[in-house]
Amino acid sequence: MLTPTRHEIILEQLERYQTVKIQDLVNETGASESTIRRDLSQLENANKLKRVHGGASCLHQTSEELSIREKAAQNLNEKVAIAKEAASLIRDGDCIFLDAGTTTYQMIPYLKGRNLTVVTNGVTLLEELTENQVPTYLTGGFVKHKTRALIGRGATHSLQQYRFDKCFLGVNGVHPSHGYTTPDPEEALVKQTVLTLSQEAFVLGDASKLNELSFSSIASLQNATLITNENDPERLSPYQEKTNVKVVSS
Amino acid sequence: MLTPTRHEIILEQLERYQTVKIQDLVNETGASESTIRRDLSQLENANKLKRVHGGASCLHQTSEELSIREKAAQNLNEKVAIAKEAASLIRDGDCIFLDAGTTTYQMIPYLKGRNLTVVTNGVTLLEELTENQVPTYLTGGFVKHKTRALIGRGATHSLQQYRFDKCFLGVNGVHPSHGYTTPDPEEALVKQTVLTLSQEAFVLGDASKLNELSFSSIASLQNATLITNENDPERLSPYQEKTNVKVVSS
DNA sequence: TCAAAATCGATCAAAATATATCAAAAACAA
DNA sequence: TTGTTTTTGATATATTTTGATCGATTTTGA
Repeated sequence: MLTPTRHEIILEQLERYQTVKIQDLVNETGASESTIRRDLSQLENANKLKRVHGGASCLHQTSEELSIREKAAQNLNEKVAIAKEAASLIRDGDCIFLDAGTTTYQMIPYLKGRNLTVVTNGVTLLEELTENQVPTYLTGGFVKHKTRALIGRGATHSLQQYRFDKCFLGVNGVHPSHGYTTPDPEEALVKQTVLTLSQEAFVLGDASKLNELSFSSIASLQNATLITNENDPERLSPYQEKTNVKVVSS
Repeated sequence: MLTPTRHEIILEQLERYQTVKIQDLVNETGASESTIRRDLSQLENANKLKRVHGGASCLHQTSEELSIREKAAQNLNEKVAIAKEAASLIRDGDCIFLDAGTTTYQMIPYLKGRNLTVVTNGVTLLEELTENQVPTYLTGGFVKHKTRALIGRGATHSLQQYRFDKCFLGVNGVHPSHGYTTPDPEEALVKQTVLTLSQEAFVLGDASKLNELSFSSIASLQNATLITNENDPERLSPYQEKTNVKVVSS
């Protein structure tokens, strides 16, 4: 049996059972213990698994929540400043859409006690929203495991019931010629749908997102007002030429 | 059994019952008492649990979560027994609806690693479902503050996209002549909608729900199979006359 | 309160597993 | 083919994990 085949088997077993014993792999592959050990060492170096006494276990799985928290902590000050500005744009009685994401999440404290209705596709936003007693509707859809965002046909179908005064979207990339982009095509589709349903649209993109490009296109720049903390005039001007830009200081 | 597997089991049990006894873990894992003690020490150092005399208890419990968990702890053994029976009825490849509720919540551990698709209107079920890697769709709708259930037009509208092999519903009252009832008319409407979309329907109702009556009518008895832990023949017979009843021992 | 029962922590030897090394086997190139 | 390199399996020597034991401590129930 070839080495890549063995590696494939090991990773398959891991995928399936989370952990795998060396003895089981010996039986499964017919290779010797030494060989399996070498395989496991290699795969560990390649960061594909973690060796444990007696076998190996897969890397992620647990502490999924943590990674979301970690992500939320990146550029936190910038995100809060942008979120605060975004929240200040909301008028009494507005019905708004809040995108799943860490920047939009930071808007929630500023929504407390205000007269508005929120629709979101972000399950992670929900707890915070209900704690702040904001009347909330959730879109339906498939639960994306990594981000707990609701996507797919169910999400776009649910959205058709609503119309929004304003929507607030997070993105991964903002680019002068390629516009707003995000890695997941399904998420991009949801954002596109929201754009068509909103009177006004705002994209929340901190400076680290500017001039970045991601796989799936959402819309061109002029389809939304950009809220950012970038304040270098040179880096800003390509955007200001094509769309409304609100700059916050952080 | 590998160390990570044992740790996983310990944390699962904790998640489920809030506390766990060393003896139970010895039986569950087949490892010795010493080993379990060492595991608990390690997990305590990793800040994943708190050791107590005779076992361990879980740490985190946000205020909101607490009240939900308290409710979930009521009649826990009965609920687990009913949930286990309910889960055993699911066939490979089934697409099922899981109602929001504490009894249906207990079904989730039994769904792990199985080939099925779940649709639910219970936001509280979501975390557990994704942790158990069950592909999950959420209905849309208004988020009911107290229970985090999705209700209203958004929920019923979302549901129309789906068809279910089986649905598993929780109720507040089961009554020989008034059938299944629940306090919230909006929730009742969701349950009714689900019933019309399911090939087979099951209601999970522990003995405390029998002969109880609540404000909103969902359906008459014969519209669903009742799964209960009531085993007094006299109390059971009115139900057995009118519908299928599965009795579990708890 | 006290004594019995249960549980705990520390220790130790046995079992299982890990690492390093080396020669045989296989794959490869000329 | 022959010589070289890579992979493999075996072996010997560490290391880690494990389960049992025992005295100490805590809980339980009268």
